Amino acid sequence: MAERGRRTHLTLRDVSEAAGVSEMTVSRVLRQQGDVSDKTRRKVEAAARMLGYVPNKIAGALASQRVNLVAVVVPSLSNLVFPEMLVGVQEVLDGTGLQPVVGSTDYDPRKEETTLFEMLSWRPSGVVVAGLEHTDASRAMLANAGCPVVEVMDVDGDPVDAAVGISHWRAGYTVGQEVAARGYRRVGVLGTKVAGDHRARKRVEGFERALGEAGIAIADRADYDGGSGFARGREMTAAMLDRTPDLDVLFYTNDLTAAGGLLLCLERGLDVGGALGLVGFNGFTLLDGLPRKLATVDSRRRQAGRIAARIIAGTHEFTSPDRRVELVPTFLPGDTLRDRHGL
Amino acid sequence: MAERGRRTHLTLRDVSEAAGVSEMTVSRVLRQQGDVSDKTRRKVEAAARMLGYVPNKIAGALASQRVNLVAVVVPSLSNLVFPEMLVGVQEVLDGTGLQPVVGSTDYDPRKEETTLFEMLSWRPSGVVVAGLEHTDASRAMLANAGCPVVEVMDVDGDPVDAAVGISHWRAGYTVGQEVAARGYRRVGVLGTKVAGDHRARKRVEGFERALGEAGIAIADRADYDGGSGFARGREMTAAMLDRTPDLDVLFYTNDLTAAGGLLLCLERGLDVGGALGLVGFNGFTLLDGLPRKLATVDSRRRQAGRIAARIIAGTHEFTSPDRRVELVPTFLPGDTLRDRHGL
DNA sequence: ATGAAAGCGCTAACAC
DNA sequence: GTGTTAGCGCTTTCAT
Repeated sequence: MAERGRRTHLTLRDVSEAAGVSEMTVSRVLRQQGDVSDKTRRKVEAAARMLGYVPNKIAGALASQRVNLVAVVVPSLSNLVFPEMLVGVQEVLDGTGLQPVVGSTDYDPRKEETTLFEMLSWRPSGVVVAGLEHTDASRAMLANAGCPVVEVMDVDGDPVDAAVGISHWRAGYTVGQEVAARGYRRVGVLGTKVAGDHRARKRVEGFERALGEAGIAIADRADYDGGSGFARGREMTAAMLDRTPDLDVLFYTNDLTAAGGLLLCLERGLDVGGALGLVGFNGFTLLDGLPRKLATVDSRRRQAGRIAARIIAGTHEFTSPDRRVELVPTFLPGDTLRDRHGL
Repeated sequence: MAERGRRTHLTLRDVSEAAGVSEMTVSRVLRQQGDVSDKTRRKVEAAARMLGYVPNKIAGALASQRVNLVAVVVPSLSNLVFPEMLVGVQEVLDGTGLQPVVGSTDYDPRKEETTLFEMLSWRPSGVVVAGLEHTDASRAMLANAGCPVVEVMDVDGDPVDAAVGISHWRAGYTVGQEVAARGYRRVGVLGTKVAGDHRARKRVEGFERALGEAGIAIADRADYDGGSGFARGREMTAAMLDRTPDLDVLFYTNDLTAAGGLLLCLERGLDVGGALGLVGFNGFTLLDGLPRKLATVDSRRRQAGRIAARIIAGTHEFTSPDRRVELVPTFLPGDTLRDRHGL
């Protein structure tokens, strides 16, 4: 076991004394900036390595007014979509010297406010925050953050600075159109109760609208709270089918519950992909390999993370003037929906 | 869109002038520390809120030599187990004023070294790092970190400071014993190629040992690289069963591939849980609701995250003197293994 | 190519 | 209960 806190950290001064040059020269060598003779450079590098010197970024950041941290604020880490977005952020940031700092808010706007305040007090080089719905105080903080702010995974709303992601409303609308075009008429929706999950809400709204335009109303609806998994999808599907047996299509706001529903329906011997249609949402590749390929929509969260990171790194070229990047949420028909009429 | 970087950040001085008191008094109010009269406090709070002042933690940290950051270094964010561990960390840290900073290493020891160096230069209040295998340089840095260092999700090895997690070797050993005790004799192993995944390697080693003690050798083995999902489990299982048709049990180092295998075997009409046994690893609750309850081992990653966070927050009481917390990896027999003989 | 001095924005320590 | 002073460990700027 290490003797923690045994001695104080080394400073530039220690390296400077060991190498016999000024602190300033050491600083230049370590940041590889400014002209230093090869001989001096080697001396300093040797001394730093030998002592095991680790620079103090706190002091460096204060002096240089530059911080290589990027704040990333998400509602949850348990919901797979957010780690996946994070993967995209990290991928891009990796080459840039920028570091993500992650905070999660449990879908609570007040907690988001606290988290943002906390993170902004580190004067990060950028902020990535999920969604466009924030308290007024949060919006004010973001507007004055003094760095790029990217709201990700949604573009339905009014961004503080930049926004990257799909339109969940339009994605839901597309699903609704597909469902209607395939001749389904008795529609069940399985969604979430979580008040802060605006994206799931928007998907359902778009979905309902498209159905409405085709003269179809939602026949049954159920909402769960807590985490989503196969078991939850099973329960809810069983309950809904028992309650409203004549449903001919089910729309789940999440692939995991959809997968649970799929398994249940297959066990019950239902004609999934024929008489009964199932659609999920998100496009989790880890589910490739279910007994049926689930119809779903790729929500492009990893790509959203990537672009957000590029915006912050300053390597993204906007094509529109309004700093908004709308990604296209590919509809993946799979084989849990029947064919479109006339196709 | 915000005009970013429009004006410079506010400082304590701005608040101090607006409130008509010294910077020091403002500082005391904002940190709720030291005695300040109610009248002054209110004046300062009003001024700070009105101006939208966000303290500069960089300066605060430098002056106070206290940093509320906790470095968390994991091999990957795509593999579900790490976000789950992170959830545990975040849960506990949330109450403490400490913030996790996450870095991922792609299972690459060199990248881990860089990431650690980067993070330690922020002088964090603690370090959580997955696993016990590091380069010498990494170990040296960790030993001199000057803060608690917790190696998580494994205890098979020699920790730098503290360690929390299950023994993957023993977990694998338990699985081996269970498999042998249930009369299986022709054993297939489906694992990973990833060189840096020491935990998966140790599970298989323990498993082999237990089998060896029962006079059983591994009959077939396959390793995949890249991400694990259902599809991968299907492919590998199909290939293995075709190659070695007389296998009577399959051990997967990951639940997701196991689930894929399970689905394939059921489709092939194999007697899963009877003539053919299947065991996964990790205990992903999101998979509850598969057609069969998968035999698996709960690897307690969330709990590991929680305890790691408590160690760093200083709220964990060690029961042993060696700062090692070994969690018990519950074996969950599910119903994809037949009963133990004599039970 | 190298060094000296000043100061980043805050807090510790001490006065009053 | 409030103010003053010094300085955290670096980098900026300017000198040489």
